[in-house]
Amino acid sequence: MESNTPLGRKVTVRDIAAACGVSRATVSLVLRDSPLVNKDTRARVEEELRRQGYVYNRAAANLRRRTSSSIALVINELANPFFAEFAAGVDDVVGEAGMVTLLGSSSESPQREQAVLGSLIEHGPGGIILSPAEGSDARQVLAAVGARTPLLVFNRELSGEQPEYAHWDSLALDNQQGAREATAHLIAQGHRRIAFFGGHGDSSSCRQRRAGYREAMKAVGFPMAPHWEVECLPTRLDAARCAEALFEADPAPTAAVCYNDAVALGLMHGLAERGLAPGQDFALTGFDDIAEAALATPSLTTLAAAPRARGRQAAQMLLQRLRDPDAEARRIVAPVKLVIRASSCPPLA
Amino acid sequence: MESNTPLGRKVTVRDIAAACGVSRATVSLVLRDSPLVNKDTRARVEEELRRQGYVYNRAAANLRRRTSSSIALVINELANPFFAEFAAGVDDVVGEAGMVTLLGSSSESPQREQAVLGSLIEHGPGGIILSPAEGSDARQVLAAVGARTPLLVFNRELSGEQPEYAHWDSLALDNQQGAREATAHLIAQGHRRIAFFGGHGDSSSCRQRRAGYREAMKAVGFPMAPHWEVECLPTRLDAARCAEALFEADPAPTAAVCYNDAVALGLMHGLAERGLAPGQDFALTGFDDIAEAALATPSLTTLAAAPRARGRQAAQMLLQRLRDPDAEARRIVAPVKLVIRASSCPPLA
DNA sequence: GTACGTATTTGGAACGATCCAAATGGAGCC
DNA sequence: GGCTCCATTTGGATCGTTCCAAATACGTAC
Repeated sequence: MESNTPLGRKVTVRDIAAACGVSRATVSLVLRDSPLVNKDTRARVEEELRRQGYVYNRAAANLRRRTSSSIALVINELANPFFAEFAAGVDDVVGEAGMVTLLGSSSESPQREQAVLGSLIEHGPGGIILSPAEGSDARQVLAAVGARTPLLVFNRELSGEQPEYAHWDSLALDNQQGAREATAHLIAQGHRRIAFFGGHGDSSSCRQRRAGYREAMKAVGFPMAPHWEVECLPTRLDAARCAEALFEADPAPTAAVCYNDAVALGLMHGLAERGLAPGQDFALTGFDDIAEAALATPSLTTLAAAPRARGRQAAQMLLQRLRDPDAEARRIVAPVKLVIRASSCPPLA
Repeated sequence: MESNTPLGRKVTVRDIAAACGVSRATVSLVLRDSPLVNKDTRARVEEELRRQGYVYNRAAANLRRRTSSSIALVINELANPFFAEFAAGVDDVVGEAGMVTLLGSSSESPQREQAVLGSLIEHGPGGIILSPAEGSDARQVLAAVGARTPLLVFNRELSGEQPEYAHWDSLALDNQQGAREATAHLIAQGHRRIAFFGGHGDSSSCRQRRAGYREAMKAVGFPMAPHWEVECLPTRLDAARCAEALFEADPAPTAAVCYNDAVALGLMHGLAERGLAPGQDFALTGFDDIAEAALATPSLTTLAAAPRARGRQAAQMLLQRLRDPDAEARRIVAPVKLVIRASSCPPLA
């Protein structure tokens, strides 16, 4: 604890070895808990390590051993609570494995993403977890990451041509299954005229969710009206503004599967302004299970993706890959869980 | 781009040098954009670097140069949007400076914090930004960080005895001024009976905010009733549960300064359950300006701390310290800004 | 006393980049 | 030719750790 060198040079194995009258190799063995070293020697060295306030230089060790003790994590938008939770989950597992997380944020810009990947890769991470920016191109990402570093892609697909030789692991959410379940749930509640509300048509998650909705409707043979599929920005404000579109033509829907929770909450607002009581006169579901969903009035039926658990899972997948670099690439689609609350009421009698 | 060594050894300066018929030193000069090297040589080397898909090994360079290219960031709770924003701000600036962020999360546990600091320090960061876990002890943190690595403490104070020899920079929020302003605003609206609601009494931020509240009340000579200071967990749920406590005795308050936004939103819920309309029958303010504050009904008057800007500022302070290690320690208290919205209505006539 | 086995320790050469002092090769001048 | 001057290049040592093959010490059995 007491620092004999308050501002002197950094303490190295050499200093410890000299002070104990042993060789550097012996100190190194002590540091790595080798059973080879004598009990007394070990005690003497350990005491000296403490006394001089030695800190291990992992970078030097990694250089020599050609190993890595870090994982790079590149997030499209860290400020988004969903991804913050995800990052926390990743860091949990990475930390448990005795490694550290190198963080990078791309702010949804493929250019920034390239720069960040380039910078992180120079630090020699053992692997990379990437939640791609929208529009991030597969070839470019692979060029930046290189063939040497395992890659795990989370949440979105990389766009553009997929080079066949390159294989990476991926972890995605089962958007389609989720939307299908939500739709089926509304159908089970007795609804027949169900809308799909909100989201941006081009994004892969929106396409997948809409596909799930259509699938569920087709499965029971219910017709769908064109004006039941409403696009809007994935924000509360725009969702509230677009609520009207549902009622522009007959027949009006009695329920809606919403793109996500933000949109659902916005729609609630829009409904209230039209004099409809959400959860009573009109049923709806969300997606994500954000903190607010449980607290809204009425509380929101939604699909929980458990971002922290996904983060842990992503990290585990990558660590697994480090252990077994030649295993087949894995593409895991994590199920999402329907959380039934008050907003998905039966239709009015 | 084309990788001649799809799974061969890592490409090093040595390989490039050999392929170009120059020495390692020359390649190294090219890598660092030295003006010493001949134009043609440079072109030849750069071409070869590209051809072989060379990636710079920054760890090796740092070892030799005794420099660092990373900043460690240890957050008490990364999943909290406030700190996620902060982290994003830090990473922005660190990235702009060509460095990378080493991430660690302590989950509000001083033990975890110790472990995380110990692990990160081994990677030789140039400096550390720490948002301490509640109850984190100054001596222990300093022991883990060592005297060699500059430390910047954000948001909270380290508890326990403060060793005089150790100096670190700090960046805090002006909790007291914020709460004082919020209280003064409610007073200006015409309220006389104002409560301070929520938060945990022991935490430094809660103490500071309460002090600001009391100060503002004393400044105008308004009396304060004991049951107007209600403690609760800083969560929505517990806040909703504790709302009653405000009305257990006479006289009941007509407004409340809340510990933070989560608590304020919870209190709104609790009020609604008692049949009181927040923003009409009862005024309240929050602290933090989380995304939801603007969207709640009624929209929430609160104190904006601009966490992303604080993150940028913290990183800048630390980078400044790296440039000038011997400068006086700086303790900056960042002002917070009162954002007036609908929840801080005047009292009923 | 020699040989052998076990337990422990060790010097030197890596890892991949950079620093440094010194070498190289012209061009220009006397 | 010999000289200096300049631009450019270079081998070897070094950063802090680990690997490796070999050395040392000490019983114990023959």
